[in-house]
Amino acid sequence: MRAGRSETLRRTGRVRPADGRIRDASVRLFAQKGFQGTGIREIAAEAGVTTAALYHYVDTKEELLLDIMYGVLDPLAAAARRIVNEVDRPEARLSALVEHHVWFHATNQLATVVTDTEIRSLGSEVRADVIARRDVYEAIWRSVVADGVADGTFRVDDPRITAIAILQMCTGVAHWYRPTGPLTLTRLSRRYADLVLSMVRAARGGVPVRADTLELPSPARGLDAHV
Amino acid sequence: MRAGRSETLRRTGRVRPADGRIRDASVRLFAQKGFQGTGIREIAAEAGVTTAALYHYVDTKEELLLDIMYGVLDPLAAAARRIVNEVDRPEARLSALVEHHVWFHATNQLATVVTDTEIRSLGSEVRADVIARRDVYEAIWRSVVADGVADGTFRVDDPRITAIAILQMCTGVAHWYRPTGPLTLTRLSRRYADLVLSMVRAARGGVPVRADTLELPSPARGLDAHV
DNA sequence: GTCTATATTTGGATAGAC
DNA sequence: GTCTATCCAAATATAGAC
Repeated sequence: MRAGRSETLRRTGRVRPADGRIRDASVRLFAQKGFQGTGIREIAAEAGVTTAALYHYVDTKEELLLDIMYGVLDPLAAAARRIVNEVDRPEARLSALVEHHVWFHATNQLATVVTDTEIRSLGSEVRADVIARRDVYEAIWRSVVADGVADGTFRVDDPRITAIAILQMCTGVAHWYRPTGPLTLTRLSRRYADLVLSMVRAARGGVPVRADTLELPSPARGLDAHV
Repeated sequence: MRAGRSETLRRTGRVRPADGRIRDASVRLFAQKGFQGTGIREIAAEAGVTTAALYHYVDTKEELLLDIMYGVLDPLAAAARRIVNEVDRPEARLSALVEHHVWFHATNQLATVVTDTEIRSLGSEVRADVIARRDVYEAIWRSVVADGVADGTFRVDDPRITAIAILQMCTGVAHWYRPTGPLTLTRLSRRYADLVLSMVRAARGGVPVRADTLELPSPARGLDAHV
């Protein structure tokens, strides 16, 4: 349908490199129709090239999927490490993790949906690597929840299950969020942080901690747009 | 690999009807490899029949997927309606909805994972119908949350977003739960209900409501095994 | 870097015998 | 109800010219 090329022309006034167009087309189509449901011909057509030209930039279809997933998992893990380094208290760490995760999934919906749903389409070798990177990220969340329970800031029965539940709830934003809604992304992220602080029964000196009362560094809130 | 037939023999001592074997094979394979990633030949082989025999029972591959989804969405909606009819107060309704949803997703993991991830593989006509049935179910959750906010039992900023977040968190159980863990299903479901009651800040007379203090009819807890 | 043309395998689905 | 054999469209990927 050549939508890729004409869209590029409309936005930029000139044709962008085929490389980027192919990447954009693949993430759009994988998110919409699934990896296995998307043909290499569709990707080429959407990017405005032939299949032969596509294979000048890419070795296999799976490579496109893998690029998308690394482009999600690596920035997420980097941000989580940065947050743990820069923020001290468990409730502030958890809040910052949630706000960044939600913001990232709302601003990278296509790529995060693909990462969330297409792990089973990977070959077993690369799949193990992707799962390992995802586990690194989840382990940071688990430890933050566990730390909060250990020092009495959070009160939950099972930190491991709670961390998984929180993560799945926040990842879900990628599946339903539409930018046309009444809520700004900053407010949406804050709202999720508030839900999570309630869920873990976060409290200081017997009084519940709300997301709006926390002072977080702006980068920890995930609002630096270097993605 | 003929695992379907030999598995049947080992469990029952005789060969079950091909119809059921085909259904079981399809849900196993769709959950593991995705709908588009599963071939009609694989399903037939796993069920211990030829592709020609398979087409004696089924018209199209999509019909197999649709049967799986209806087998998930219709019982879920029926249970939700039953709960709303039999249970009065918002915190008890929400708790019962959560416990049933979690229990159902843990005891029907393959089918619920397929239902949760393969809607995009449906043709547009049937897809609209599946989405409509899912929306019916979600609307019940939304109204229960909204009722609790309206009568002051729950305190959340945005009932609609909160209901979506809760549902996605509970649906996630199908993706990680393994029956070998230390937790019984009853306790797991109760734990999720507790997380949810915390999340909506459920309280009666100023004191937080916990899942263990609620008296729910056993069917509302979702422990009647007619699935 | 991009094209036309095609090799090769696999996909869903069917015909017709038993 | 189940089989063998097969049709035909679509899949990924490549060859070789420009």
